[in-house]
Amino acid sequence: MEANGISQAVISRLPRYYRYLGDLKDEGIERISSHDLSVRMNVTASQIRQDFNQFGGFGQQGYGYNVEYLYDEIAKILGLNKKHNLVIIGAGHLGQALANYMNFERRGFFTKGLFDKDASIEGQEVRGLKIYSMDKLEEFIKENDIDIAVLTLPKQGALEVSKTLTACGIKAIWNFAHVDLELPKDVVVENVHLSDSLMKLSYRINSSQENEAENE
Amino acid sequence: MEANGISQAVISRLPRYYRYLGDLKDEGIERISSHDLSVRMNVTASQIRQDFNQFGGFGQQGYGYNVEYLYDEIAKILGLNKKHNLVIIGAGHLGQALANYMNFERRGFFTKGLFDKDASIEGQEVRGLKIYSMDKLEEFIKENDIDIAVLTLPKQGALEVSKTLTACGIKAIWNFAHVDLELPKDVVVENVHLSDSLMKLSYRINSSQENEAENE
DNA sequence: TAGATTGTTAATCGATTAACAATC
DNA sequence: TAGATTGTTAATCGATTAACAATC
Repeated sequence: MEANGISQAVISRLPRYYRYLGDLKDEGIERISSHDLSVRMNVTASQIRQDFNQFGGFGQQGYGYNVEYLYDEIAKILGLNKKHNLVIIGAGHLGQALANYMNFERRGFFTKGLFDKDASIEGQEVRGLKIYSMDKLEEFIKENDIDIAVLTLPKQGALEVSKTLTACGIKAIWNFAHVDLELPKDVVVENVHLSDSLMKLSYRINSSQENEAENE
Repeated sequence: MEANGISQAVISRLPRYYRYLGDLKDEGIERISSHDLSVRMNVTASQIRQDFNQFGGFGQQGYGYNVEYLYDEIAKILGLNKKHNLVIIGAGHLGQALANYMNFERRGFFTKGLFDKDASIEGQEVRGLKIYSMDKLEEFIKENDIDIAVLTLPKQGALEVSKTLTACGIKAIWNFAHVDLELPKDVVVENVHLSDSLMKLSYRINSSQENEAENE
């Protein structure tokens, strides 16, 4: 039952490793040592080896890591070898922007439909995807093997729809609404709080200016 | 010169505190103890007190914290009492979605213009904001007191434009491009890597399914 | 074999939690 | 004054870095 050992810190570094390995692959580089990778990525070689060893060790002494093999292994760890079907709930600008983002498909994430409570846009299409009214949501999820719901709608709507979603057994929510959802613990949630991110940027602008001032 | 003591962990919790304090204020609650807040936020009271004390302590023994005062203090720490002017570079769906997001204005972030290399959309408007061609960028930044550039364009474009940006002295970049920018250390960058976030979600779907399987 | 580099253990560092004296 | 709750120090826990034996 234990949330399988791997720490959050390691997991959040995985996509970045994956990106760098993809770049190496594109450059035609076959193998890389933890040291060389550490220089490129600006982290310690020790951390790289520790991280990979959480999953069993993908390297070979005296050789390093085979780029393509490691790339594929990380993909498997991240579950990118499986297909996921998504619905986007909230067909505003952000929802439509995500629907238009083709790159997700390359990684196995397929948007199947958009939903919005605004009846006037029902039936419109975004990149060939229909916008449905909210009352079709439950049926659609069941019939289209949806496993991820993307919430791009305001706070209040997000709270309401999250109940429907858990009721019809969705297992993952990608939450762009500016609110913490309360969900059964077998539902995984990943939050993207854009305004939090902007505030962090603001903090750092502020504090770096203070530092400059101090040094005058 | 030292990057002023406060740890990254504390800073990234600040926006969440700010949000909860805002909610408390809206509910008309005047004061709150670290314990009561810890229950609402699902963190330890100890952490709350430690965090606030990084900035000098805003509470009073036997009383707790005054909600409105604390709210305002956090706003100041985050630099939300200052105005920031932004440009959005890359007027695709995501750029337009951000331009349409009014909530940022409430916090003092004002989008002044969008830029795109696609000449055919030059002159179009998004919520009253003009789309300009890239060659107007430098001049625009200087004339409109821009301090934040938002990068919503592909990798390659982001790398190129980041050079122009540092050349004309921009101090902060909100980077949505899927690439690590190399910048002088006085330029602050906040990355929003949406596909990284989606991969983390995917990882957790994957690992929670494995856990279920183990328990059968 | 010698050199390179991993996997892994041990040491260090930092962040979180617990405890409690200070004080409103 | 007694009770509540902070600010802060000390203890614990976890994550990162260093070191090195194992091994390709």
